[in-house]
Amino acid sequence: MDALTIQEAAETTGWSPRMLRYVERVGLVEPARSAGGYRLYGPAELQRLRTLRELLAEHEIGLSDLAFALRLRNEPELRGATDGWLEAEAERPADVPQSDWLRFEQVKHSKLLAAAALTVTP
Amino acid sequence: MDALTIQEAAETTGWSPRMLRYVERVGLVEPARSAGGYRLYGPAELQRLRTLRELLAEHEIGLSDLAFALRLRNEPELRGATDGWLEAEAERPADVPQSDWLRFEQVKHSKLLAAAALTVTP
DNA sequence: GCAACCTTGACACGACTGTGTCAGGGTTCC
DNA sequence: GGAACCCTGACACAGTCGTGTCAAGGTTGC
Repeated sequence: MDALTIQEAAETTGWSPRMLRYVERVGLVEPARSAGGYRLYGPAELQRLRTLRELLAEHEIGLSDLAFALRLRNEPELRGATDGWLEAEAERPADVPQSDWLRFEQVKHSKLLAAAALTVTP
Repeated sequence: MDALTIQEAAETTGWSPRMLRYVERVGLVEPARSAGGYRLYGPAELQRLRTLRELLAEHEIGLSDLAFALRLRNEPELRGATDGWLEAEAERPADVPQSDWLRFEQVKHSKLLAAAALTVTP
């Protein structure tokens, strides 16, 4: 077995077991489970946890920020809306509320994401 | 004068004056100032404030989430790092840690942003 | 020149983030 | 079959987010 239990994973990644459960809860690193329900961390998860630590430390961000970035990536509608709002900086008076190139970007992203199994449009 | 004071702006946008100051503080809508220091909200800011309300209400997000999206847009380095981390989902074992198409996306975004006056690379 | 507005700064407060610890109960594996 | 681990759920606690309110003082505009 090259899958570690939560405590072992904690030791080799620098997170606490408590935090590994929390990181899982916010949807950033979700390990497999044993038949009995134990978390099993494989090499991929361990790497992911290490780089996650670096990412949070180097830039001044939190887990919830990453969680939001993840939502942006999984919800094209949200992605388009926020991108659109941020894009529409001051210079756009009232004339062209939400026009072509904006929707263009939006559609582009939707297509990129569509290629990866979605769960939108109820 | 077609610029409103904070109270007037509050009335026509649905925010409270307190919140308008807060929204400014997190960097999302920054009105001009009068000689004496009063905030002056023009049509562009008013529109922006209204669409901001809709954006927050429709999707389940907060001002801090938008503030983070704004950081992503202003800091290409941060953008690349988070995108990279999120992109590298499980299926990538250890072989190709952070490879071409990823950096491709990253560079593409950097270029898009470079066209809009940056303050990076110290 | 003064009423009506604005400014910043502070205290307050519930909700959530990030983190620890502890309790009661199930799993692993030698 | 028992020691050593794991699970979930809860309480706790400092820090931040989103909001309100109030105080002391400056600006606007008739």
